[in-house]
Amino acid sequence: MIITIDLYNSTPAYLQITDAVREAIALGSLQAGDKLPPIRETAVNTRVNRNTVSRAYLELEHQGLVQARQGSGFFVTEDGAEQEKLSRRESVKAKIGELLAEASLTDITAEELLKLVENEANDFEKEGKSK
Amino acid sequence: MIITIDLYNSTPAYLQITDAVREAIALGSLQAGDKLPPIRETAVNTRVNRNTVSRAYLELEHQGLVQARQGSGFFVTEDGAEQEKLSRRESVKAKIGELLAEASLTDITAEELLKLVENEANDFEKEGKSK
DNA sequence: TAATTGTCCTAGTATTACTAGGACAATTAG
DNA sequence: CTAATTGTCCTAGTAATACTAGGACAATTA
Repeated sequence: MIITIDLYNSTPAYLQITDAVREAIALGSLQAGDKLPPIRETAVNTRVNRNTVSRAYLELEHQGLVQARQGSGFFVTEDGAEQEKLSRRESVKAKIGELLAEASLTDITAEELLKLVENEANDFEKEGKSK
Repeated sequence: MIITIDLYNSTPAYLQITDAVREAIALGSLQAGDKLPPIRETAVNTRVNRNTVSRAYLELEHQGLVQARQGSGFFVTEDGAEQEKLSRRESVKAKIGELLAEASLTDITAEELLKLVENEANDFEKEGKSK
C-alpha cells in the first residue's frame, strides 16, 4: 500500500493521511495484522515531514485502528476494521444530524428531504462508486 | 435583534455572527428592509472587535443577503430571504453528498440510510425544533 | 453641526498545522 | 553481534488564519 495526498487540497496533510488509511481499512485493502508503510517512507511519498506522518499515525492509534510496535512499524489492530466501521457509523449519524439541522431552516419538508437523499443516492451509485 | 455568540465555541466568531443573521433571516425575525444591529453595537454585545463584525457583515453582503448603506447601516435585501433559502438548499445538497460519501464506506445500505434519516428526523421533530 | 455608522488602513497576537532535523531506543535481518 | 530499520522525543522555526486594537475618514441622519 502506498499512501499519497493531494498537495493542492486544503485539507491538512495529516487528515488526508488518516483518511487514506481509514479508507483502506474500510475497503479491506488493509486488514487486521497488516503493516502500514513506515513513517519515513510515507513521508517521502507524500512529500511531508516525517513528524506530520507520525502525528497522523498517532491519531489512528488513539482511535484504536492501528498499533505501534517500536522498531517494527504500525500494524492494523485485530478489531481495527470493526472500530473503523463503528466510528464511521457514528460520523454518519452526526452528519445526518447536521443535515437535519440545516434542512430545518429551509422550507424543505421531511418527505422532500428523503426524496433528495434518494435522488443523490442514485446519482452516487452511477458516478461516485464507479470511480 | 441582538446578536450574541458563544465565546467557548471553537467556531470562529465571524462565522457565529453570519450564522446568527442567516438564521434570523431564515426564521423571519429579520425581514427584507430590516436593519441589522450596527457594527459597533454588535461588537460590544459579542465582545469581539468591530473589524471582526465588519468582516462577518461583509461576508453576508457578498452572499447577497444584506446590503451596506454608508452612514446608515446594513439592511436585509429585498430577496435576502430567498437568497438565504437558495444557498441553504445548496448546502443541504452538499451535506447529502458528504453523507453519502461517508455512508458508502460503511456497510450501511441505501435503505438503511433512509431509515436512519427518518428516525433521526423523528427525534428532531420532538426535541430539536421545540428548543 | 454633531452623532451615528460604515470604510480603510496599519500593526500586532494566538493558534494551528505544519517544516526541519538531531538524538535516541527498540526491533529485526544478516 | 552488528547494522539497518523503524518508532519516539525534543527543540526551533514558518506560513496561514482569525483574529485584536485602534486611528482616520466618509456618508448619512437627527
